[in-house]
Amino acid sequence: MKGLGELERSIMDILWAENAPLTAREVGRMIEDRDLAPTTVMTVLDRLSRKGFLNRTRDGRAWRYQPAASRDAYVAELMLEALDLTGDRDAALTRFAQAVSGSEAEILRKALTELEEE
Amino acid sequence: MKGLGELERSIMDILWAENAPLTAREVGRMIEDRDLAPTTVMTVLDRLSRKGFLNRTRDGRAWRYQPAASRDAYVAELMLEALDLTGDRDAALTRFAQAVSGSEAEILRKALTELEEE
DNA sequence: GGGTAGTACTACGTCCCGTAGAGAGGTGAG
DNA sequence: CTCACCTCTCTACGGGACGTAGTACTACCC
Repeated sequence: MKGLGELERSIMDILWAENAPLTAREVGRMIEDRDLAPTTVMTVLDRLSRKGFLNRTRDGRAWRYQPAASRDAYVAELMLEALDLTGDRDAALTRFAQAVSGSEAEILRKALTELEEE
Repeated sequence: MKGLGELERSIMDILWAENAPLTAREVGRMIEDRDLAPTTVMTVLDRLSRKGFLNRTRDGRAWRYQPAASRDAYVAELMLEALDLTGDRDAALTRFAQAVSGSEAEILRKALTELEEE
């Protein structure tokens, strides 16, 4: 998987937050702060779908874009990818476990426990 | 933290594997497969230390480089960084817990348990 | 004192990404 | 019908990171 640039991530954030597939125009309207040309938004949406982050379907002349995977799945995959960089996965995992804050350790513990019960 | 390129990572791998600080020449000798010019290795080592991944100390005219942090710490930090990308850390953590394979889930569980006991 | 090793500085090509214009083709208003 | 407009696709440019390396200078060994 390739990483995302800053604008790409902003746009993914919008689409992740929305439940319905959006057109380029709709996305553009939601990034007013950056005052981007419409084609800029279109280009980025196109690149994102080319990279597999978005799926798109026709709606008249326009495309509607929606995330191919949930944000959580994306983040989890990034984490697994980071984990793959190490030779010693166990050590890295241990380290990671120590690094997460208390409440998050609790979340992890719970998720792992549920996992065990299945 | 910035990511590492491929050559940069190869070189970090060498230095992480070694316990002693190495000179550019020594590092270069350990990447024979790529047949790099000595200056290439030096440039990359220089960039890595500039980025904070390596510390260097003088040894005669030469520099000796060694990692500023362990590989595990680096990987753990990458994982935490990925985690920061989400709005919903709990969901992402849960997802992550589900994604790690069984034996690794075991490692995580153990690390978390030890954490709890302290 | 000349070869060797090591350094610092500079450079070039490539790829990714932010950004956007040009041109093509449909569409609705008058 | 015609024109303004929307949306698409294609092309492009500038900056930054990275792989790669040359050059020029200095210091040491024999």
